[in-house]
Amino acid sequence: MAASTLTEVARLAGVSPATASRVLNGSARTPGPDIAERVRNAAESLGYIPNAQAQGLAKSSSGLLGLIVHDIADPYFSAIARGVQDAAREQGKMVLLATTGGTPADERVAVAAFAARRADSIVIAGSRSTRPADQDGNAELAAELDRYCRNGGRVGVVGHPVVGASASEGYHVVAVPNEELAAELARQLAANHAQEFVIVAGPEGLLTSDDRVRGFQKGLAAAGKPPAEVMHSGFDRAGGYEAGQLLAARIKADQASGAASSRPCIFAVNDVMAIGAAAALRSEGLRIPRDASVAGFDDIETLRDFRPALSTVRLPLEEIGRLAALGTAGNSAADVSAGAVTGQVTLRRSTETPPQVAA
Amino acid sequence: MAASTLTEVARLAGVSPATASRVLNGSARTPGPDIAERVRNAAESLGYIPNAQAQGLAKSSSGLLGLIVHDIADPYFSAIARGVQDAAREQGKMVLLATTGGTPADERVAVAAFAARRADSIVIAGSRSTRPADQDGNAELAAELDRYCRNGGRVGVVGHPVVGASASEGYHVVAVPNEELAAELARQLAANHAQEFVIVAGPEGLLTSDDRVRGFQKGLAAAGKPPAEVMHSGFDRAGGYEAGQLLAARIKADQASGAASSRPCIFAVNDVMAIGAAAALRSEGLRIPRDASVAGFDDIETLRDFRPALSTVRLPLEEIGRLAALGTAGNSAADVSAGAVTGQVTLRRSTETPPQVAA
DNA sequence: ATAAGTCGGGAAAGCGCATTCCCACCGCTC
DNA sequence: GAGCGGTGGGAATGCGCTTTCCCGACTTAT
Repeated sequence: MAASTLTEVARLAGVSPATASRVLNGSARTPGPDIAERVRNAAESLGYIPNAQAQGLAKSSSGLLGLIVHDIADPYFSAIARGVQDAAREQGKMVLLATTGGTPADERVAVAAFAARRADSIVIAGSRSTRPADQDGNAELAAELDRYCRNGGRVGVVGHPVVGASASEGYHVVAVPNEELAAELARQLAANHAQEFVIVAGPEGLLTSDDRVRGFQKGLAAAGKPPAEVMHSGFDRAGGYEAGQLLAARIKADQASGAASSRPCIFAVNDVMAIGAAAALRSEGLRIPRDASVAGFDDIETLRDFRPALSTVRLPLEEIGRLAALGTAGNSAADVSAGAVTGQVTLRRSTETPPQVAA
Repeated sequence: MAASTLTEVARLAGVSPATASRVLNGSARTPGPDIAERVRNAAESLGYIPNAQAQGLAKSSSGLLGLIVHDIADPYFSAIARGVQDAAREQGKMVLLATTGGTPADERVAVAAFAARRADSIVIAGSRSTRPADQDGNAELAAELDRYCRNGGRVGVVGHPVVGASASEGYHVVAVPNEELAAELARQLAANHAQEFVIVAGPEGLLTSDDRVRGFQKGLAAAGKPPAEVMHSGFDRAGGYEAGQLLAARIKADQASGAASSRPCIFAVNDVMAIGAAAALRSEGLRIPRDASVAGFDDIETLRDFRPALSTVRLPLEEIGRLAALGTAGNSAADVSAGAVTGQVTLRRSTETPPQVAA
């Protein structure tokens, strides 16, 4: 028993399909009240559900919004996803989800799939990469997106424009002031930390990571500090843990030798990495903030109960998702500027300097 | 400039649309190699992307899988979503996401929307509710789902069957042994805890919460303990926090009066609530496990670095999502049994009994 | 009262594709 | 060499809906 069709409803109501269509969906023309009533009753009794595919085909617009994330289980992305979902609901759209693991090649595939489904717009979250290995992938992704835009699609990007994308019509990027905020974080940390700074970064070439590293170094410089050492690792908890282990060994060695520069201030470029690093230190018997300061970035909600409370930079993730989705709605140039987002350096216990340990 | 169509490709290749269709999508009939080559080249040069809507219309199957969750930003759901997404990808489907906040009425709307999009299958995650207020919503949801199934849709549910759904064809529920696991947790905790037990539960009528409460009480009984007091609250961190505040006040009063039953063992029916409760205790100056034991349920990944490490029941969330999605794939009755899932009681520091505090 | 102007409804033409049916042509057998 | 099944390609139909166009009936102005 297949779902009933508009035609069936029309027949039961004794009207033409055209009329039925007009009353069941908002058309410019509104049939008479009595007819409308009849049609609505017929639809009701048949349990009529319009076929969105057919509707989409007919008016070439699908009511779909494609969302591309690296990993939906990552709290960073799921927070953004919530914002996107919210905005989509407001626009009466449904969201199509694609997770790609962050490789441009997979992202290209996802874009193509969205294009095939005639998604009205696409939101891409997740860091862009400039790694040489991703170069071809980036080019193809950019080409795919450009084509999508040329065909009338609108795309919203979180963070950086897609590498190599020509700034064609329909592009909207929600700028995240990673660099500025990282600099500000560095400045505030520098005020209380005499010891060396270490940056636990993601893979080189990951734009978000690179920006935060650069900003942090600038902030350090502005505060008259020497640049921090940068350790590259995975952009996730495991990466942070790995770096943390290295650091733990070093700290313990320093402590054993009574060297001056123990108790480093560690800046991990995102909260999840920071947690990983902290876990590594702890598993080596070190304590935070006694033996090291740790700061992250993002202010992931689920991690706010972490102890010691993590110093970080609050980013309005959900809002960012909203803006990215909203930016693809209608309008145009004007809202590009409105797409700016602000964060907030948030110092907590993990970077407190114990008075008794002061230099 | 609209996207190019199959017809255009066919014309450029000098063949009929039928032939073009046959080569570009796997048809039973395969055109000659030379022709296929021509068509493929034409498609390539035109940047042809098949219109999935039209394809869906023509073969009435959309390649869509609808996923319904309460809140995608909740780590519990995002973990499940990852599993679903994975399974969907394997099946060559895309996932449509809907978040409903858990109200049956909204879920009904989501199901209808999925039905309109002719999603091949629907996965519903998130606890069912039997609250009186949701009765009507449940009935409507069940009706909507039944209709969807009758029209050939397949639905996978994690946890409990939808309240009131007739077990029609195409239903698949992934059973989660909440009760058994909660009982086991209670047994294990009872072995080390002489003091009173308190259950921080979700709203009454939330099946998942109710099951875990019931199981825990049974486990307690099996261990010869009196039943635990049950506090109802929100099923989220805020709910846990709220209950935690009440408990903190009580514990402090007990401690002040030197009463015997201080240091309760608190079982929160999910990890997020447990974290909330723990945060509340801590904000009142109480320490875990010194002043109280706390256990949760789910073993949320992001929370594993929480200190003190949270005793909980590990649930293979991602696997659950996979199974739910896979269950809607093809096959039928046989895999219903295969849909069983096992969890693992995991005791950690948060429920350790300090020797020196022993009764 | 008649002409011009609405308004409400229906017929029909797509939207882009899959697929059934049909036909021309091939090599084959007897 | 004529009849045969088989094969590869095209014409046409339909999926369910929107939308333009058209037409009859009604209203209003002269």
